[in-house]
Parts: sequence; structure tokens; C-alpha cells
Amino acid sequence: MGRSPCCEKAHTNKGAWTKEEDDRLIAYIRAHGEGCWRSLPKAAGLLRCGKSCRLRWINYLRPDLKRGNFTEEEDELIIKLHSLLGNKWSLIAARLPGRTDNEIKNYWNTHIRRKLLNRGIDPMTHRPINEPQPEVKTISFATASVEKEEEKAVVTSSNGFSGKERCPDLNLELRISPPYQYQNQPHDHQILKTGGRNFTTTTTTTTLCFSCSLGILNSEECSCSNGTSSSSSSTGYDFLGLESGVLDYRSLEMK
DNA sequence: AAAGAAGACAACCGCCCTTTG
DNA sequence: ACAAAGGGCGGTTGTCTTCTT
Repeated sequence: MGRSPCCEKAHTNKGAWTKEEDDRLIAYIRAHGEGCWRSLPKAAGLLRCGKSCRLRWINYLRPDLKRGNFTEEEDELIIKLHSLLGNKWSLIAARLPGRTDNEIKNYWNTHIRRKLLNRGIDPMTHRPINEPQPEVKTISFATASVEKEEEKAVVTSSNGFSGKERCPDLNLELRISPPYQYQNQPHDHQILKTGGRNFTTTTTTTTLCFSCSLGILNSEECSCSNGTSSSSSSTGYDFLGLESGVLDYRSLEMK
């Protein structure tokens, strides 16, 4: 049995929103708040699908949105978050105040991809384009769910993280692998492999904080251990919402 | 100046997960 | 426990704008 459509397509407008529709939607949400998108169009007098209303509000009409060009700092932050999270645009957007997942996704596809390619970096793997892929040996802690997860993971994704190496979602399955070392890596970092990605943690005494490890902060600006990250300058962001600079990776869970 | 190509981005589609009855 | 509804997400498409020839 298939799902019923979210709305009756025959009697809904499609395409670009008019000023009047925007005004109606804004007025309704100001009066009643967000929520119950399915019934909102009718209540607000809009001939739109509820999902369309939600998208319009979240991506363009919300008062807290920051419109306009992305800054260089935002560019770099997006690149670093993407290297960590992959195409989890909503997670990336959550770390960029005033930006939406859709906006970041579009910006990635139109600007940043090209920017990385011009630098000779594969935008999917964030590694030099001709660099061979390191072998990853996996010891899975998962048991019963392994087969099911692998079934999911095999699905090829267009983001380049395809096949079994790329978990379909960020998870906290621990892996032991030859850590990907930046050239001349100065520290004895503890690498926590999560979902095929390396997290540097502060769960031991030998590590830099997550921000420093990504180059978001350097050690002079951060209270983490006395690392000398070769990072660029600080963006000033409270990266991952962690003012202490300590990664609580639970905050990265998908909702 | 006109036409076609390329770029940019708003919006839609369909799937998945969570919640609810 | 199960099915349906609701909401959210990532991928893709459509359309408008800008650039190039």
C-alpha cells in the first residue's frame, strides 16, 4: 500500500511564490506559529502543498535567515564540515547560523565544488585528486544489525561516498584503521573513526580539540592541549556549538 | 543586438524516520 | 505491534539571469 500524497496536487499552485502568498504565510505563522504543515495551507488560505509551505518558510521567509553572499570563513567552515559529515546538509546548516540546508547545498554545488576542484582537491573525498585511497580495515562492533546496515550501505550514492566504505549515515560505529595522516602531522592524535570518517577527540590526554584538529581554531585561541595546529586563522565560530572546544559527538547525531 | 551556453538558485519529488492512534 | 500520518532530508529539476560568441 503506497502512501497517500501529502496534499491534493490537483488544487495546488506550483512554481515560484508570489508576494501575496509569502505575506499570507508569514502572517499565518506569526499568528499561529509553525507546525501542522498539512493543514496550514487551508487554514492560511493558500493553494499550496503543506510541504511547499514548510520549505518556503524554512528556506526563505524565516526572520532569522542571513541572506547574501557567503563569507570566506563560511566557505572554509562548510568545506571542513563537509569533509567530516558528507552531504548532511542539515547538520552542516545547523552549524552556520542563519543559513539553511538548501542554501548550503546549492552553494556547495555551484561554488565550492568548483573551488575545490581548482585547488586539485576532490570535493567528495577532500583529498588530492590523484591520491590513492588508503585501505581501511574495519572491526565492527555492531552485531545483529550488521547485515541490515550493510544492505543499506551498499546503495550507491551520488555524493561519492559509495559502497560499503561509506556508511549511509553518520553513526558512531567505532573502527580501527590506519589513521589518515596529514603530511607532517605534528601530534599524536587519537583518531576515532566514525562512519568511515576520522574524528579527533579529546577523550584522551594526547589530543587536540575537534576545532583545532579541523583547523577551525588554532591552539593559541583555544583551550585545548598545547598543540601547534598548522591551521588557518580562526573563524570565530563556536564550532559545533562547543565553546570549550571539546567534541561531544553525541551532538552530531541525526535527529 | 541576438542567440546559445553556462551559472545560479528556488522549488519539487520521493524516500526515510518518527510519532501517533 | 502495526499502519498511517506527518515532518524532514537529500537529490534533482526547472527557470531565470548572466556571460560569451
